[in-house]
Amino acid sequence: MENKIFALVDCNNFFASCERVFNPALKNKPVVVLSNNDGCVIARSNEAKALGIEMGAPIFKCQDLIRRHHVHVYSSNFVLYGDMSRRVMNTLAQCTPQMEVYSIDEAFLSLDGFKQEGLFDYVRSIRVKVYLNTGLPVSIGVAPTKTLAKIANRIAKKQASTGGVFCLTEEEDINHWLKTIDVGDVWGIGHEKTKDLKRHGIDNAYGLKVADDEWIKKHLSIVSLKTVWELRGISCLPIEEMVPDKKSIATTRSFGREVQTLDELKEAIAAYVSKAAEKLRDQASVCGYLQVFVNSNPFKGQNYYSNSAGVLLSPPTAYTGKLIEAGHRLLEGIYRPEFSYKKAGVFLMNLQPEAVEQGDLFEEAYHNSRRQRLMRTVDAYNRRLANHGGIFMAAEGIIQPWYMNQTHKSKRFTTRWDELLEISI
DNA sequence: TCTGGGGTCCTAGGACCC
DNA sequence: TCTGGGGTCCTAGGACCC
Repeated sequence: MENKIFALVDCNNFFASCERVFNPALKNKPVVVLSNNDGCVIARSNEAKALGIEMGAPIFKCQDLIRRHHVHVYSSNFVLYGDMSRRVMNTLAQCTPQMEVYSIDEAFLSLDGFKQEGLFDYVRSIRVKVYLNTGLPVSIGVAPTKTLAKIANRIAKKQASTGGVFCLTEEEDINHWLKTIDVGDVWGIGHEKTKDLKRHGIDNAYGLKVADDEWIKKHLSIVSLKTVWELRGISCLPIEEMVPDKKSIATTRSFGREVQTLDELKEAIAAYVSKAAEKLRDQASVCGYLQVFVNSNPFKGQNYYSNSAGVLLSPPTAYTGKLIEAGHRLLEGIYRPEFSYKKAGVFLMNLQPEAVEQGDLFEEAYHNSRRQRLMRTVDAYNRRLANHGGIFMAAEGIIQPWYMNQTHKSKRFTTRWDELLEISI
């Protein structure tokens, strides 16, 4: 049997690097990108990491470091990052017959059948190609399983001497490196499992590799057993080329400021439902269960309120108007005027393909209805024009005073004619 | 003043049934 | 005193990932 070879390509500090592509002055400077609502740090350039700015740290706790070291701060710009991701993935798709887009900044490539001699050079050429096409630096780890490729990638990223590419293929080599990897840094081993493993004397990835199968199955799970086998070089997780339909869709956001009135909450719920319904129609599904939640600020410590409510939708639908109506009814049931609200969200669940939906005795099905045609027209228009809002439901509001804070947002350089990069000479 | 968002899968436990 | 056993299905919550 032919040996399997996986490459994991991972963009370095992806969001921060995207900002850098369009602003060369950021080169070698500390850069951080914030979560929605400018809340936490979700990406850091190496320089920012070196300053001790932690991943996930609330920005107000780093204010001092940021001022002192002139850290460049950006609000998240997912339109830009999404488009840059698409460019990276398009480049990678040219480098292998089989790949899996694993996340916005990561992809697994199958390099089965490659001869050992040319492998390293080929992988290096992929790295160069991505950089030339997009301006983004990536690290690439190569190994006989996905889990080991993740580890090889980590080594490529941490050890400058690797030049961003690391192959982990020889058994002896693998064992040597696994001993240097904390067990909690193994893909699939999270915080809780790490504690459990360390209590039983398994501290590094090598310890996990040689652990007893029965013990792992009993104390962790069948999923972790696959992880262990993968560390042994037995591939259990294949490349998943097909992107399966989502089973649930969520849109949840914190507000830019506290919200008190039912009217404002209704606007927000309408806007979130609208966004979620768009994702729903993107995969040609209808939704059979809608859930809405609100909560006050959990960090205030006192007077916390959180509640949710859901409703079955019959027949299932993807019509924004109907979903908003249902969302508003749910909201009215859980709204309490004596609280102020910091966050709200909607979940679409019980999703199914629109074409096979079940009929309902009293109401017209969504599929092939006039409402479906209306939504298709709106979606097509918004996709093409995508300028300044497009078509939206009046219920979403226009001013949207509750909208999240994005004080440091860069332009959508790659997707908007009016936000193209300008260069002065 | 200021603390993200969006997913999947697994498991434990309750309800229910025979 | 002594009070079965096993199966399925559903749900909520946990754990993990990026």
